[in-house]
Amino acid sequence: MDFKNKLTNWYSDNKRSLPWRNTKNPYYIWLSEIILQQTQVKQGLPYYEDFIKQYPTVFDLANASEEEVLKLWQGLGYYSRARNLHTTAKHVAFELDGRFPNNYKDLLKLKGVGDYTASAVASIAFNEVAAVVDGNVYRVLSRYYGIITPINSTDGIKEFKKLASNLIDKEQPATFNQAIMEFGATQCKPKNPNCTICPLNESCMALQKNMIEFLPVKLKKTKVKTRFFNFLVCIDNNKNTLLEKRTSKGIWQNLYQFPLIESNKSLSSEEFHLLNIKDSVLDNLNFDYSLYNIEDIVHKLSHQHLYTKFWIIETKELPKKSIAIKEIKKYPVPVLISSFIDAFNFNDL
DNA sequence: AAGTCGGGGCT
DNA sequence: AGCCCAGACTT
Repeated sequence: MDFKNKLTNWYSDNKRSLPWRNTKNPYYIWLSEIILQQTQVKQGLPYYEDFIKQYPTVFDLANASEEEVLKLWQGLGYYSRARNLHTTAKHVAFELDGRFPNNYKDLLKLKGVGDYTASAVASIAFNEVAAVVDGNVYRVLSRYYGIITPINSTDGIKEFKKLASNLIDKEQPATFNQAIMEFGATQCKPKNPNCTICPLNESCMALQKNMIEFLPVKLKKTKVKTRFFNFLVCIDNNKNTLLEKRTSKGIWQNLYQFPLIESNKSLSSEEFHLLNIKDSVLDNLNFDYSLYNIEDIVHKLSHQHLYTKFWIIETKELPKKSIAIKEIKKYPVPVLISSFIDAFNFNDL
């Protein structure tokens, strides 16, 4: 039996039962694929359930506000996915009368849809022969064929796409694509795969050469930038606080946060006192302040480490633009802010 | 071709 | 604490 048949047989015996596998509706397939970009099933599944419940059709998603979509996406990360999801929903609903593009080439034109997602939707929803190459496929193919070309190099991207395109089952592309990804996710795992029970272990090049732990090959690591954040958690006598929207490019675009002052080092209370926050943030109001966390809270993104202090600013009455503290959970915020809100007991004030 | 964009999990 | 995982887009 060849690679293709062993793989699809393994899949029919071992596939997980997942909600997006019970449908051919391109809206659901597309939604699941956007959620699962850079995200494992375990983390994405509850978000998928929330989204289809809240937005059963592409029209429901299109008619939502971006803020509502971001709120539902909160905690999943890579928030440009949510913004692009909303943009594409509006495009499909209002420009294409709710009908998704039904082929790889046209799917690729949608915002937030790259080579992987276009192939996934084209094959799974429309049975087009379009090979998917996600992180799982890179791992399976590099190990099975002993390919040492770095998977994130220009050559590697082309080489693996070509190989997957040659291997794909022309009769059942949807099943083949899902089979090879599922195989990578649960059998040919990144760490300590159980090769003794693998249906491909007799012909796996990496296993024969003891190379499993060294494949796939990936180039370089990004250098991590350190930043120092000071959030101003303002509280007045009417239980109001201040939130600001992050409108500029960069992390967390269009999410909300407490007013932020970035510094070039971790500030002491004395250094914080010298900041001119009275004029810049507080409309010239008098205030008392205290530091919530003595040790910096370190929030790690893939390419930035955020050393964070939350300063509690108490004042008599905040400016008009303030919001009621009890409304705070309606706003989409980064996990760093959400965790603080959960840990900080506003009721004690 | 290199850099940006989150968050979770494992050790 | 450090390391790994996983696509699309911008520069």
